[in-house]
Amino acid sequence: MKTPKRSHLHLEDSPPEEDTLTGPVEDYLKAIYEIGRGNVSVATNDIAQKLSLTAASVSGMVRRLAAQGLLSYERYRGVMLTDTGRRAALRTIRRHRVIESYLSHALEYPWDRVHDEAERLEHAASDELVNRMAAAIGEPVVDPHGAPIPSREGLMDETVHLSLAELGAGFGARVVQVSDDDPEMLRYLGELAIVPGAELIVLAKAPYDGPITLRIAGTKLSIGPALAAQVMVQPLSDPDAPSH
Amino acid sequence: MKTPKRSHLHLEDSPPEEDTLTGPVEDYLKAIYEIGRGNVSVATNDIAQKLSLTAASVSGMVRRLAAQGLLSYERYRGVMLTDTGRRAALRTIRRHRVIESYLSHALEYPWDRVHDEAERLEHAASDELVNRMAAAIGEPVVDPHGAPIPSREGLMDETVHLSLAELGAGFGARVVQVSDDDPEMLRYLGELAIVPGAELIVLAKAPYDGPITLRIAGTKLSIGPALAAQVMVQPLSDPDAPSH
DNA sequence: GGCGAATGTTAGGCTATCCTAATATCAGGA
DNA sequence: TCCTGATATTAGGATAGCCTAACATTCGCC
Repeated sequence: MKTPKRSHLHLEDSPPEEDTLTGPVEDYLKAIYEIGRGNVSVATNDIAQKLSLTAASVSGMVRRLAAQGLLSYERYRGVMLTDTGRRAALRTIRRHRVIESYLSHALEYPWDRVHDEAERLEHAASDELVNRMAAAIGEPVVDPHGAPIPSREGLMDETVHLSLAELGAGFGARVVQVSDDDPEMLRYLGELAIVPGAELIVLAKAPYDGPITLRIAGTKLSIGPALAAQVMVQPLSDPDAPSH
Repeated sequence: MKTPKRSHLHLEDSPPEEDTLTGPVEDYLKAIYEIGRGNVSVATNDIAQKLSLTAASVSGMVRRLAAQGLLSYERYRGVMLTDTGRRAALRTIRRHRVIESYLSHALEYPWDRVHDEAERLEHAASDELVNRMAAAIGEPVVDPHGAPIPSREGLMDETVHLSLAELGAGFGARVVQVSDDDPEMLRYLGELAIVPGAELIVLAKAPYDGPITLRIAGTKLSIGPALAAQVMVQPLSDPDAPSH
């Protein structure tokens, strides 16, 4: 729906200018993808916040990215990735998540530290390396935080999950994903055994944004709604699920 | 974990500027170390050639590095690493060689491709990652090309080896190291079984820089002196003498 | 012992990316 | 409709690295 006009030669999706993206450019594309879920218009200020840059810097960069055909941009109207930009973003996301998975599985990195390391390596690792890493650990489909890994072909599971905060009392669910960018929070979640794959049941929800009480891994505990909102879950079939 | 240990250095090497080195700066320091074997004055033009930059660029950069205390520099007189610079260089070299080894051992990278990948990763990998990689493959002491790996403490075996071109006819030797920056040459050496650890005997040396005939892995072959100069060997104690 | 070739440096410019400060546009309430 | 706060952009400048072209220094040689 939005492939922009590309004037000169028809050489765009073949091989060349893909790997010439700089680290910062990859970061912008990834941020835009993650904010907009891939195909929604994104505010420049949100990009600035996500990347910890000033809005002015983003305005400038976004103009250049548009000139390169990586996104479409109308002043004061936000930006949207083009197909080319989206592919580049997904390639970077794949690198990041494969690297995280590899560090975790093959090198026993603690899950609260894989993100920062991957953040730097994702710009330096070749596709070949990333693919070898993926193969070495059995082609994982999610990273250590449960985030889906785009395929080599650039396809990613876009399922939107319920957050634990939205789950009603009495419901059982399996943790599918947790937010990955706060190491401290990750350590805490790990201590609580709130990790992807874990099953839980919501025992009670205090009103007015009160704490949520749940049983997980045989333990009963309470967490605040802000934390619960960072935990994505897949409800289990029955409201009266067997909590084992 | 480290306090300065060398005696005659009391400048500011305490906390900050260690990890703040940029990729290009690390490349300069590494190149200077490798050209000068660590403590010899190095010509700016040689640095330029090694890094494929113009001499002018090197003059400028070298001035900045001197201002940062990473090397000492006198115009028209070449450059020498300071202790700080040497430590930084060795850290980068360690990263590079550990990464090469890891790629080769753990991910089955072919030996002619590890160099380029490591060249990019060495600037992005943390010390923790590098140390985990080293541990995972048994703390290797040489990289896949036979080059020594500096220890975590920054010490490296500085033994200077004989090249195959310098070995007299009739002498036996073990290959200890080959030059690592030409993939094509590495593939060729691999085909000939000229790899670190292999034993060979020089059968004949044609005069006037003529070809060198040798037996290796049960095969007789001839190589030119330019190639032989890229192969470092340890003579075997064949007639009488033990190695030095 | 001076001169030209070899070597090395400075001058001036370019790109990418970031910043701060000033300005422009948009959108919602009276 | 108009105003104002929120949002976004431009203007102008900094830094790191790189380049080419012009200039400076050193050195080897007769």
